[in-house]
Amino acid sequence: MSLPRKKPAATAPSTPARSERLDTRVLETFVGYNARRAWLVVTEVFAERMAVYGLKQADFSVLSLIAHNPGATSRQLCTTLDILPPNLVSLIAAMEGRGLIERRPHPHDGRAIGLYLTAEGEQLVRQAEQTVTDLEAETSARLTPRERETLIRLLQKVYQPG
Amino acid sequence: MSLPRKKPAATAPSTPARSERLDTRVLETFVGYNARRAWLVVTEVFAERMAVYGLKQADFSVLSLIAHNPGATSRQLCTTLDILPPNLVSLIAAMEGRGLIERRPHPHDGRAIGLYLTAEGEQLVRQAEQTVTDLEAETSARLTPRERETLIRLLQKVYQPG
DNA sequence: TATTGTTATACTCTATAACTATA
DNA sequence: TATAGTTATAGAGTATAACAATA
Repeated sequence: MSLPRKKPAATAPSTPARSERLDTRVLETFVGYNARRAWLVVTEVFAERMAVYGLKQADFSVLSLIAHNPGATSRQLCTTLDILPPNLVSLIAAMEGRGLIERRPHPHDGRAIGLYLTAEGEQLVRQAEQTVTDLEAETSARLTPRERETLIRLLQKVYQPG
Repeated sequence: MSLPRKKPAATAPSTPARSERLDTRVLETFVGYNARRAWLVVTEVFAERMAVYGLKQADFSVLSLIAHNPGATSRQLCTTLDILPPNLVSLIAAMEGRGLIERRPHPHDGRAIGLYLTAEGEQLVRQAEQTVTDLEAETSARLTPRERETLIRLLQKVYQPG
């Protein structure tokens, strides 16, 4: 049960701001501001939970994409995730060094290298995806399942073409 | 008019990924992934349009907050925007150097410094806020006004406490 | 000539430790 | 002792230019 909270006045204060919290009503009218704030909250929990796997956001996205797209190339990962090629090199090398992915020459293109998960990589991705699913449920606990679906659909409308 | 697009199969491909676009359906079930993708799109347009004012995202947020909270302190800005104090120093110095803000000693706390917009700062913020309002309308053009309101409300439910 | 992957490097953003002056 | 602001610095993330191998 929550007490009825008085709505703030519709005009900005003309006296020096003395309270702790500032008036953010204008910023809150922008999708960009709100998307970033929401992302910051989710990303913080994400970083905490994924630390046990030794995975950062980019690591998880890359491994998950390879899991569901075996044989994907670095170029495809870069295009899909908006990562610049030079910045993916060390990430891939680290994942390979940990024995999570394998690099096999592409059957039809001698320049390209197909990426595949190892058995260990498969297992780690499965655990990590479950962990992300769990933390997503927590961070969107204040949303109904229907609201969460709507939120995702509307976000996709913003960034997806056509 | 758009042609009916066939929905992709519900199973992941077991053959090497040969197509350009990868299967992102799993990542797209996460709020975090979608929020970041949407933010990336909005932020790119933001950077382009605000370049004419010489303002980056943090600059705009700070100036807008000061505009609507005259006398706000650095500490309040840091708390509100999740900026670390050391990272705000040069930003404030730059805005002051451009003659956009003034720093006046706080009336009741000798440690604190109240921040105020100059006349020039006021005018710039007014223009910048209008520009952001315009680009927000463009970047969320595929959303109805009602959908845009819903999107913002749901995002706030994710990051706002209580 | 264009593309894949790579190296080297620079720039921006964010984070930590320690200091000063006021409270 | 705690807080506001500052300095210096380190780390992470992101960017550009240029190269070798292949198409």
